[in-house]
Amino acid sequence: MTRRKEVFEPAEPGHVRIYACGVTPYAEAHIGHARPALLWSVIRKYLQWRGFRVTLVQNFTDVDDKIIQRARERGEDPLALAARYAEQYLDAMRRLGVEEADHYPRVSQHIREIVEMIRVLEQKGFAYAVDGDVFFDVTRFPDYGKLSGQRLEELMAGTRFETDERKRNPMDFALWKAAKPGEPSWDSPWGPGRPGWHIECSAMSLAYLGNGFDFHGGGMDLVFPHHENEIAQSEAYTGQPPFVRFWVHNGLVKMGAEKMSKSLGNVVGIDELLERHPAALIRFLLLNTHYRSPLEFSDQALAEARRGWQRLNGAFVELKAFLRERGADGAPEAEPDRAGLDEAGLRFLASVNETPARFDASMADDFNTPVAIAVLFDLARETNGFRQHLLRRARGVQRAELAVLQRALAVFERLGGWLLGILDERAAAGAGESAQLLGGVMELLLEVRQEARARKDWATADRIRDRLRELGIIVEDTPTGSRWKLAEDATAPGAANRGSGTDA
RNA sequence: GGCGCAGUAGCCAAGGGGCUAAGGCGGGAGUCUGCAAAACUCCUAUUCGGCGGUUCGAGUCCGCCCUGCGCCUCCA
Repeated sequence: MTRRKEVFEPAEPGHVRIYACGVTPYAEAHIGHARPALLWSVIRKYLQWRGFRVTLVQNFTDVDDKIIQRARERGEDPLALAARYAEQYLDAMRRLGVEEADHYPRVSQHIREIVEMIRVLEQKGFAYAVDGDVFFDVTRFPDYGKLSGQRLEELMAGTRFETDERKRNPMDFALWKAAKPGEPSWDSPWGPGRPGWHIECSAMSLAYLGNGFDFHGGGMDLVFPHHENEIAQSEAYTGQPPFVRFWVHNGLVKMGAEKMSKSLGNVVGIDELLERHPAALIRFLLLNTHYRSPLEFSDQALAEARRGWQRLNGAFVELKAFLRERGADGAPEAEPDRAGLDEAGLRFLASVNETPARFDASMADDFNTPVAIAVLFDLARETNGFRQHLLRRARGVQRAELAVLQRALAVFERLGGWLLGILDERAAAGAGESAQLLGGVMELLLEVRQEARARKDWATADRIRDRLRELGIIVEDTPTGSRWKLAEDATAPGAANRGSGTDA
């Protein structure tokens, strides 16, 4: 509430309570929705990694003007339509690798709590009923405007739209709307009707998390009036501010210079994106910009992100393959034997060891995921360098050195894989029957090519590589054999597989 | 009109009073290699939209201005 960064300690020791504004499910989910969902799932994992218990609640506003309108256009039941799109959203999130929240409360399931809250607000004199509608009287709440930095007088003066003349003040907002014919409605002390826009988040967050919970999230576009109104009605209701300790507002995803939004019709669906790109890449793109900054989405941005991501993910995939080839891709040994390490090994060990602390420091500073990713880039560079060092050295790889590499792999898996979800070995491997078949065929082809190379039959070896390149498959030779991957422009899910090759 | 957010290298993007302004992409020069690619090494911002001010010291704080965006009506 200070509009600044502060040192965080949860209100309830060891337990962090979070409410993230979810979606109004009336159309296909787009990446603008993915950003906050991803952000909160990552924050939750980070806090869990730090040892906190986390309760994450994300609502579905399934009673709403747009849903009703859409349902009417299609001759469908509004709640059924909302339920369908909510499922679509959850499925898209799942495929993006976003873990489910602890609760997904829906407005339609919490009418009782909402009505009760409005009743108390009316009783306390913060709300008034007119012809079956109930409004919140903003003049009764002196702090109104504290979140968005606006003053009531200015808001009143700046009113440029027609207001309902039954309101006492232009800025008063609806808590309850009287039923209109054909709309879903519920009984209430003011007659049949449905909740206004802001009240559901107050009622449901208080029901699931209690007053004074730690974080409340949502897009920048919700600061005013949605969150401002939530504060007003919630603090008026409980009489014990603060309703929320920290507000976390994510920047919007833009298309070119404009906001991506359903009403502008310039959205990029998550489903559509996931058909063409690995989830890990999309996550990388989204997390490589700090959550508060706006993010311009475009094919060029995606292509550039892909180039960086491939080096990072490649370091991880290659490290894993390196260890697997030596039968050492299992759990790391307790402590690498320092006596078995040369200078480069000791330096690499030090880097590996300091990575978690550096990562932690980045995330602890306002969830700075771009800096956290930069820490992983550092580790990637050093891992590649150390592997190269080992291969160029005449001597074989020592046990202590494998132990350090194992430790590096564990760091990658924990922070880049589990926590951020931007590293994925399979991302790459492709999925499904055709990918498997392709893998088999490629193995055979690389075997034949390897035989040609052994004979120094460069013409044949190059022909195989060049023709595959034309087909969108890149072949790379390494000291330990050849590997292949799909080119960026290939349509199938990317691949990065190891061919058999001859092993060193 | 009011309020809010942002403007950092060719591009993306951290940093929010004081070590040489992170990291990525792109570019340049090397190393390795049958070649190619990948990877690695080095280089690529005396300067942070503009002008003033505060301070021993300012991308960083304050004021004004310019530009872009968001909100004030449904939006993550």
